[in-house]
Amino acid sequence: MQPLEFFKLLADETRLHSVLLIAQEGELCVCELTTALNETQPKISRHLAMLRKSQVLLDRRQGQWVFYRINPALPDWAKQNITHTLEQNTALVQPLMSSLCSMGDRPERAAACCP
Amino acid sequence: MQPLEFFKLLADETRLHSVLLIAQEGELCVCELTTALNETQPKISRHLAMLRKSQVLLDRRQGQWVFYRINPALPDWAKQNITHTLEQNTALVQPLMSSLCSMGDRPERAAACCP
DNA sequence: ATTTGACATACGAAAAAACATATATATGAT
DNA sequence: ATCATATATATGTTTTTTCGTATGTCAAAT
Repeated sequence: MQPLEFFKLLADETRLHSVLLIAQEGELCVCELTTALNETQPKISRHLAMLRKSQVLLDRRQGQWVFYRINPALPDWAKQNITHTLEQNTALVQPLMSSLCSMGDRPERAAACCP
Repeated sequence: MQPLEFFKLLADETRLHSVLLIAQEGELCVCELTTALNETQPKISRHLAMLRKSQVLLDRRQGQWVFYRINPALPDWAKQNITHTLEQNTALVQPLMSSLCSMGDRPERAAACCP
């Protein structure tokens, strides 16, 4: 992973927020991201495909859902970029996650974030 | 400084290499960057202007030269991102700096990098 | 087998970013 | 004052990226 490629991937609001949300939650499926970011499904899918093809994210199919997670094999500097940005910008991702909690029909694991 | 704005600024080869070179050298003037990156002066100037307007870089005029440095007031996560990316990608910036050493007419301080 | 819901991809249009070139400013030297 | 050098900006064009919409695929349920 080249730094330029990595920064280009994070230089889009949808991709940046997806990566930060996934880094915070560990794993999220497409419909959760679609709801949290309030975007259309094809738009989310298209951006996730870019992150998957460049190996920033890994995907895992579980039944009808596809869950995305940060690729643990990313170089340290890349993981540190994500971690530091997330830790010091929690105000950015928290309001996005909260919208997930008003989701009606959703994968069961999403319920964990809604106390 | 918003994370999205920061990553957009680093998502261009000229700006990324400029920032990494400046982070490594402490301070560089426009003509040094022009030589190191082998690009036209207006192109370098235009990208430095973006980094200056967004407060990623500070500039200092000394005679006919303008020196750019990383803004020490950047948020920690931004400075850490630059530092970690630089430290773990030295192979990326070293060949760029070496080209500076074959520069004929240049500010005296640039000589320091040419043993 | 058909339907339904979740997700992926394809394609042309629209928006954004980067570029080359010309020109302007500012400093120092003659 | 003129000239040379370093740097900045402006403008029109080209390239890159993003987008909306339509369509395709896959898994589970009926």
